[in-house]
Amino acid sequence: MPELPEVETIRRGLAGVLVGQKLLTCKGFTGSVRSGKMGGRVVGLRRFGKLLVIDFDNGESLAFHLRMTGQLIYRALTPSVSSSGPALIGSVAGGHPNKSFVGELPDKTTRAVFEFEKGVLFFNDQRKFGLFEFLPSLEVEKMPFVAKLGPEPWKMTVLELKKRLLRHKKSKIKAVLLDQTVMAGLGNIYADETLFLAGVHPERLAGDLNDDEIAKIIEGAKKSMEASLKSGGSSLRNYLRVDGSYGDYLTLFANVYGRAGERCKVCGEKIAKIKVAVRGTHFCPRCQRASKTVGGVAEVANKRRRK
DNA sequence: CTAGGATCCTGTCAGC
DNA sequence: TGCTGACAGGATCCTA
Repeated sequence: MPELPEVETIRRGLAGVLVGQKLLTCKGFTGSVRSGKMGGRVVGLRRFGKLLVIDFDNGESLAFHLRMTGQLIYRALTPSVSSSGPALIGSVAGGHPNKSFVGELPDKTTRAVFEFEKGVLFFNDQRKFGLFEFLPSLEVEKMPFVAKLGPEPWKMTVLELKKRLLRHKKSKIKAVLLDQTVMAGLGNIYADETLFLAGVHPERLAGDLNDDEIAKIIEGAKKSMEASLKSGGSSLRNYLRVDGSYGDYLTLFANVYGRAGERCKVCGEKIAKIKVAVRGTHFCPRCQRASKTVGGVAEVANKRRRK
């Protein structure tokens, strides 16, 4: 499931092949396509939380939200082999990983096809939750999703998050972290990882957290997503890097997500899995106590170091 | 206003 | 082998 690091990885990959190219046609395969103005050249790609936006020089923009199983796959018309340097194969793929990455396109999951001068961009979405929309560039930030979006953890302060958590003080912190209007970018994977790094139990109430815990949550969100960005995104079964290779965040860095029943990397306790906010939620019962008090990776790690 | 569950959809997998 | 049901989750919608 593409979360912020995955979408950012796709953004970077597509920027490398799309900027400067003219959009020629757009064909929708399912649903109606509100066609935009064709003929604009790509000037850049923006990202708002998990929303990806392609901007054209004619004032049009094309916004994508991959939701859970969306993919963006770019294929060069004629895979070029440059005389100097490595060959530009021109296949760029990101999002929900499946056979479509390497198979013939369009296929039955293809929702729209965008033809550029030198290649074709396919928007695939197995489960049809994703969306795309043409709109004037100036209106992107007025889209309800974007307008309501909270700050990303890199711009978040303890005071700001505290204020936002207090608006949901009776909700479980896990549910609140998934709310993009509180803080942007976290999905189910990074919400679990963030809470582990912060040493906060997912069912703690948002209004009960102290400043120290709030600070650790911000740090944990940054740390988990940065690690993922570095390795090109999480790989579970829903994500492939933009060049089609698998990201390896989960296997390398995941402390709790997808590790139910396995040992906690910090204390050796068995990782538990429960349901919070209709979502599978993974945590370490020892590092993330339900009743506050001690806990947190930092403390445990420090104790270990002192030994 | 908030809280929390249901919902959209389809592929996968466990269990029988 | 083939069926059934549970499960996966981002954002939005609905109810209380």
